[in-house]
Amino acid sequence: MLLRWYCRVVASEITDERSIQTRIADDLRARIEIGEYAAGDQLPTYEQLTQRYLCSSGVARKAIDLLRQQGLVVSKQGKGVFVRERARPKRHGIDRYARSRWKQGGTAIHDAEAGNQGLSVKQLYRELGEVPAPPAVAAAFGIEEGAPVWVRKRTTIVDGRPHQLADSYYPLDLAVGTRLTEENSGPGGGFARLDEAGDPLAEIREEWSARMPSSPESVSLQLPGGTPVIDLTRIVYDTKGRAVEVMLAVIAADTVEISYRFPIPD
Amino acid sequence: MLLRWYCRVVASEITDERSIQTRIADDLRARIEIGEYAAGDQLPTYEQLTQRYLCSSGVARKAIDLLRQQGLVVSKQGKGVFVRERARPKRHGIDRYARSRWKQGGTAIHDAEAGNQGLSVKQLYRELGEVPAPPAVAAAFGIEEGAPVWVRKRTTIVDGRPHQLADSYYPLDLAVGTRLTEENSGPGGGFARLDEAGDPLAEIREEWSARMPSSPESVSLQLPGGTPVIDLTRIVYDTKGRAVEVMLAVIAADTVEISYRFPIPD
DNA sequence: TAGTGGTCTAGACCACTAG
DNA sequence: TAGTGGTCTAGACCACTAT
Repeated sequence: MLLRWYCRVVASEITDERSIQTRIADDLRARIEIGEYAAGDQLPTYEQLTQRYLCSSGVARKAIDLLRQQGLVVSKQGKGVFVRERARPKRHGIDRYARSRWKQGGTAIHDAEAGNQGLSVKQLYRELGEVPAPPAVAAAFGIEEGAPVWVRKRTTIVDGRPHQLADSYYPLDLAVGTRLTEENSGPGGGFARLDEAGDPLAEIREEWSARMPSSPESVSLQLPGGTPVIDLTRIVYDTKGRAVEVMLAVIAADTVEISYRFPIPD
Repeated sequence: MLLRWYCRVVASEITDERSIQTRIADDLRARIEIGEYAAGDQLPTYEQLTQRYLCSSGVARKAIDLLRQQGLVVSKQGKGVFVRERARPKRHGIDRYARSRWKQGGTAIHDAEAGNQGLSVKQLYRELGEVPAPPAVAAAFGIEEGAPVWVRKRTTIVDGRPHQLADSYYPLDLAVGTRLTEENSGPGGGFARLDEAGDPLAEIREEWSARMPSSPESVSLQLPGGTPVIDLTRIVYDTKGRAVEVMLAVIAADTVEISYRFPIPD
């Protein structure tokens, strides 16, 4: 044992100074990248890794942990560790808000977007009712924090996997008495109802950032290890400049690709 | 020892079935969220954690690993584990492309944007020269893969921290003979040079997604554990619809917040 | 039943920080 | 020098999957 320890120290001084677990992870990553292990392939078992790299099982596990954090592999208990199949991301362009989509009725915008890409879409309601306004919502509506607003909290499931947790908030006067208070908001979805209930919709502002999920979010979105989430705040304004909807969404980052096109501003 | 094992099993059956490390991590996360540990505070040492939660040091480490993956804490060897100070994200709105910014000269757009927020900006060049076009670039320019293009690869450092790795590609005929081939591209930056060299710039398309960084990216961007990156592809078109710049950037996600505003399309 | 990954222990030793 | 986090070992036992 002492002998092996010396070997390792010498080797690490000659070759490089990173930890063993990091070097194993990097070696495996390189092999994945050159295609030695293709998407869906099983990686060597921990037993095999300890033999190949002359390390303890703890170190082999640490190495695989690193790859999992990088989103390269997924583990399946009792089966093995596998190179991750890339989920096919759904594109989200600004076209998704085209008036023609929801004016004609049919489906809600998100359904339409995913549906256009040949994917099945389902919405699960987590909450539908009157709640006190969270800070960001109160700020957008210009009301006091905690004042009552209407909320629709739902989980969108695309192709059998949770895709986003979306919470839409509405001013009470626009929501109450419309189908925004029902699970099925009717043809054209929420946008159509807002457009009917008040002034026509005019502008959208979106604000995005990315971060790692909290534990409950990991569970709700069934996120594979090493998958970030995207935080989206979307505010919809009508022609009078009034904010009529604030949506706070947490999106599984491995399921989206976002695109915008716009003229260069003056 | 056996006794403790039984205690634990019984307790876990009564209360919940998650692993000890997860429960420790969740408990600490809750304490951070209610402010028991504020940003910058030191968490209990591993020694203290093993005593408080009656677990081995390995489990305490696993718990902290989880918090690190969630981007909540950072470790400093020899000092302790600390609640992470949130880097103040720099806002990136579409105003950043406003013609008035680069037409007047002064600084390049990214400098201008960060500079407006009172931050110091530096650019380190990693490469500047003629290279074969990568696939995405060739596709945008409508040329063959591997055909020569001009590239400026640089690392932007904002407020002393690497913020993004940005690689801008230009068609040779627009770059050669202009200051795009120099490290200092002159007043107004790359956009101003493109505008002068060819037709006026007209439109921008951006496409982005979020993922975990690879090991080299972690190092280059000095990413704290649990920090995702944003992959951004930006293509600039001139009034004739020709793609005149393709930028491929990898951005540290904890340093940006991206915003868009646009009228609802028809 | 054998093989896999997941959790956990109880240590040893290293590298870094601070008084 | 004492205290901290980082790496690594050599196991034990659990939960799940296949045969």
